[in-house]
Amino acid sequence: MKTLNELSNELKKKNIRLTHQRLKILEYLYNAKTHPTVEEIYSALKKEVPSLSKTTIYNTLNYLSELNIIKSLIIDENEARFDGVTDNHGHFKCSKCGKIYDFDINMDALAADRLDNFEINEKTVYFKGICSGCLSKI
Amino acid sequence: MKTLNELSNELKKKNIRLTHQRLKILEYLYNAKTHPTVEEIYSALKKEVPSLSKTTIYNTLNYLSELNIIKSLIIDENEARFDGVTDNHGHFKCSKCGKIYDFDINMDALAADRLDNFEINEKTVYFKGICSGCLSKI
DNA sequence: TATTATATTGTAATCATTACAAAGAAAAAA
DNA sequence: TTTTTTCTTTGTAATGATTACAATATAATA
Repeated sequence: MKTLNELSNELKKKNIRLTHQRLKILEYLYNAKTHPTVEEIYSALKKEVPSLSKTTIYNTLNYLSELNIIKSLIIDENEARFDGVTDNHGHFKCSKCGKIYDFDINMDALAADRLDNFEINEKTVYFKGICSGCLSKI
Repeated sequence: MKTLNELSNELKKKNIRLTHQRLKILEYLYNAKTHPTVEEIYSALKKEVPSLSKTTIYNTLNYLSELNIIKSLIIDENEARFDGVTDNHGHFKCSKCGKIYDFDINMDALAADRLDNFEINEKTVYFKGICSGCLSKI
């Protein structure tokens, strides 16, 4: 759980303009562990920040994503998802309940001969299947 | 290079109705190694099959994808890409030239403790960076 | 506080994808 | 082969996520 104060300091350090919207969006992203979509963030914050516009959410997420403060995921078509954790880790999406789980993985061990002389800047790993929760309900 | 004849037999074996469009789309997908988008397939085949509609391409690709005859990729936002090779392999996308390279990778070695008791049906690995061709041009 | 630079907002535009219904083609039956 | 049935193709319109843009509002700075 990060407080608004901690988030403020983080942004200040990086010379990112502090706005109410940015802090709220970041707060939500860090504390929700759901890898939310823009839609989810919008619905969740509308009550607290009634003026909030989706464009702002897109702007903010894209901006922070470029600065590597958050990470955008592409797990399924149609919807971008966002993650407050930028360390490399894998994602698992349950096809039944739709939930996304994080898991640790050693990306350095992922190497490919054919990519010698390539500059690799980003490694992504995701799995799909059925989570233990859904399996136990069958 | 697969011929139309070979493709016909493949579809017949699986009881998939043979149509001119399906064969042409599959032929293109198998022989182009570019992981094309729907747009690319459409532009490439329009001359040969003037009646071809994008809806047909979507229908065909989604259908064959469900049957595991081809594979759909999500490497970047916005556009679905398709791959005639369904064996597990990784994809590398060059941020400079946009080209997508295949590479072999041992997916079985990818395991995560936290996913014990999960049923994993699909593993995806993709990298981003700059390919050797683009690097040598700098 | 006044000024300047940047962010937010709402609306309209864009672009990939899907829904749908009519027309056409392939497979099966006669 | 011809007829019938079933499935596919097509074009158009609808959908839904995302972006462009210009006016307004807010944060940082002097």
